[in-house]
Amino acid sequence: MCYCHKGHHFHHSKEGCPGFRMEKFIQPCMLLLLYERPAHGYELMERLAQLGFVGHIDPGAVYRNLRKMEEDGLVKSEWESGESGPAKRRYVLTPEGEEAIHGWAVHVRYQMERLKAFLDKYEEFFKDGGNKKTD
Amino acid sequence: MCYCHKGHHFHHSKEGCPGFRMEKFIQPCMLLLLYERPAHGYELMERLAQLGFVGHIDPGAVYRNLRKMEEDGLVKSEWESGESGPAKRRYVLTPEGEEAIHGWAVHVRYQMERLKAFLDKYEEFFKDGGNKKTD
DNA sequence: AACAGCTATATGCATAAAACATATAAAGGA
DNA sequence: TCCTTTATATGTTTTATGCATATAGCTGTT
Repeated sequence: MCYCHKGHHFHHSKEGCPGFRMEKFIQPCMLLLLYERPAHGYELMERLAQLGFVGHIDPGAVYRNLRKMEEDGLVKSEWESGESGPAKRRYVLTPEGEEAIHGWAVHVRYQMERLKAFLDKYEEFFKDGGNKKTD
Repeated sequence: MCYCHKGHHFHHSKEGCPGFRMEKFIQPCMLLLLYERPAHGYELMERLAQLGFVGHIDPGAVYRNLRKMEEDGLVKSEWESGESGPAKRRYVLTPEGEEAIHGWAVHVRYQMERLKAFLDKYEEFFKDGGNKKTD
């Protein structure tokens, strides 16, 4: 489902309907998942569903952001081969990465307050139990 | 203050430190302010402070987004001259614009849930009263 | 009159991010 | 062999953002 502001119902990532962009949000999410336990990109892609990345994960975004975060020293990786399936690049969090999570948490709380300020004002203007569908 | 994930303390919009980008969020915010009452860009720029746009509002973003929303039929404008000061372009919300607000509200609630999912997981891992500064 | 400062709108440009498509390749099963 | 799944990676195009700058009328001051 597309949760954009236009009230569409088609699958996300089709027909170009971005709300405000939060895809960089994938970074703190992956860091948190890596804090939980080391993983490779493909696995993260699946576990991101826990954090609301449902139905529209771009592998490009996952892998590119992992490489970017490795460049920034937030994660490090090594090839893991020999088992079943193709070789995987196993990522682990660095101490810098763990620090970054705390920084992101502050940032995320701040942004949440902004969203809340919007919704508070919205509900003040359109109060009908907080759901516009009462009529 | 910069609320980015890197823990900086300098003034925002300096040294390039974006968290995830939410500047398009200015659109629903301006629509809501215009629902409250018609206004021109400069006034909106000031009233945006109510919604957490503090200290770092780019006039370019304001005017560009207003024109964009007019293109999209969400607002309409007319020149208002004759009073004191230079001519102003007075924006009013259209019915489509009001509809868009409701769409945005749904979208914003959804994004808030995503942020909350992140923070819940974060606090589950780093529980110390919700504040990392207890040590 | 000259000038600075404020109000007000607008545009240009360089870079960053996002959307989307596609390439590569190993392994497993039919 | 061929298709599917797992797994990683890159390229291209469009859109968004950050930042600087242009324009212009009005106000108050000297």
